[in-house]
Amino acid sequence: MTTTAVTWTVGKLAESVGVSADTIRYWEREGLLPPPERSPSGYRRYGESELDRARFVRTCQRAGLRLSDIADLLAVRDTGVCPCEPAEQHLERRIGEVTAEIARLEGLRHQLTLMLRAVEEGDCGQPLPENWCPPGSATLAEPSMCTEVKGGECE
Amino acid sequence: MTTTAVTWTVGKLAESVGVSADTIRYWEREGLLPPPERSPSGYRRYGESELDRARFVRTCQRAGLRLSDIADLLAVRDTGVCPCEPAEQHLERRIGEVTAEIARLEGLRHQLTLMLRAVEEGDCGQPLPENWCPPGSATLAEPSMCTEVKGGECE
DNA sequence: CTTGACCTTGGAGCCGACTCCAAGGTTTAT
DNA sequence: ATAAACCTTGGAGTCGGCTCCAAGGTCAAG
Repeated sequence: MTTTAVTWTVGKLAESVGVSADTIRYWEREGLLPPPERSPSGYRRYGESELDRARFVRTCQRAGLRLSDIADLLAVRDTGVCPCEPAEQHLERRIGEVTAEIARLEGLRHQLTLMLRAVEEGDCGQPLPENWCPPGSATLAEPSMCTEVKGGECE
Repeated sequence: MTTTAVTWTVGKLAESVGVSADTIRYWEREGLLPPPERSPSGYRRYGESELDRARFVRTCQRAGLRLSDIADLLAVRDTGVCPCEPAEQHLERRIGEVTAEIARLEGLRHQLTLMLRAVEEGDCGQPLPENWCPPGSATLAEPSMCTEVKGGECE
């Protein structure tokens, strides 16, 4: 009506969205994207609304939502209503997950740093792996270079 | 010689290490644990050194190392030498990964928080998903509650 | 002696999100 | 006119680290 409808092939759509054509087809199979129109020869043809939808998926995905979550949001969105409420829940859950993961990783980094420091100081066996060094190997490496710890030693 | 060798079955070893018996057998299949001695009836029998080794694996794993990394460390450890140097490299790499991941997650959390705030304020469409609301749906929800953004709206 | 909890094996299934394949048909560029 | 670069399909494979299964053998308690 207003302008001639622009269409894209899978490859073009994929490119616009920043994923592979295979991924677009995968999303379709998974029900995130509806079966698109086809050209006479059977090629998928996408318009603005599909582009929009695919970008929505991609955006949500960047936010770390799972495809199943995104499907939820799309289902609401498809009623013509903004999926604000479920989105709010998903976002809150996701923020909780991310916060927990950050905390976990910070703890882990701390441990790793301790381990690394100990290993660098040749004081291995001390921090986490109390069995870092092979057991009863006191005669195989240079004993002088190792602080003696529970049957282990270090270079 | 000194004391009668204590032995464990897979289940007991697994319990001591804090994993399942299936996991122990999996580690064996993957070459992380050598084929153990067997009882006359074919049961796996483990001694102190296997316990030690399995705990080493578990400890490394808690540090976020992949089984293939741990296999590296074990290979060195099996020469009788402390796997300090490769361990150092793995730890450094891992610390880098963890740091990058923390940064990524903090950025993500920031985005998520912005999105959530916008959604809560009914200002959806603003931050990330500019296509958060269904396109051209201005007539389907209550227009009054929505800040008008590019053809979208909110509850 | 029986019950139940262990053990054995090889192999299949799971999670999520792709990714790749073969064997064709189509479109576009030169 | 022809070659390159797309498109189609269903189905299998990938990653890591398990987890579960069936169908049987073994062992400890009561």
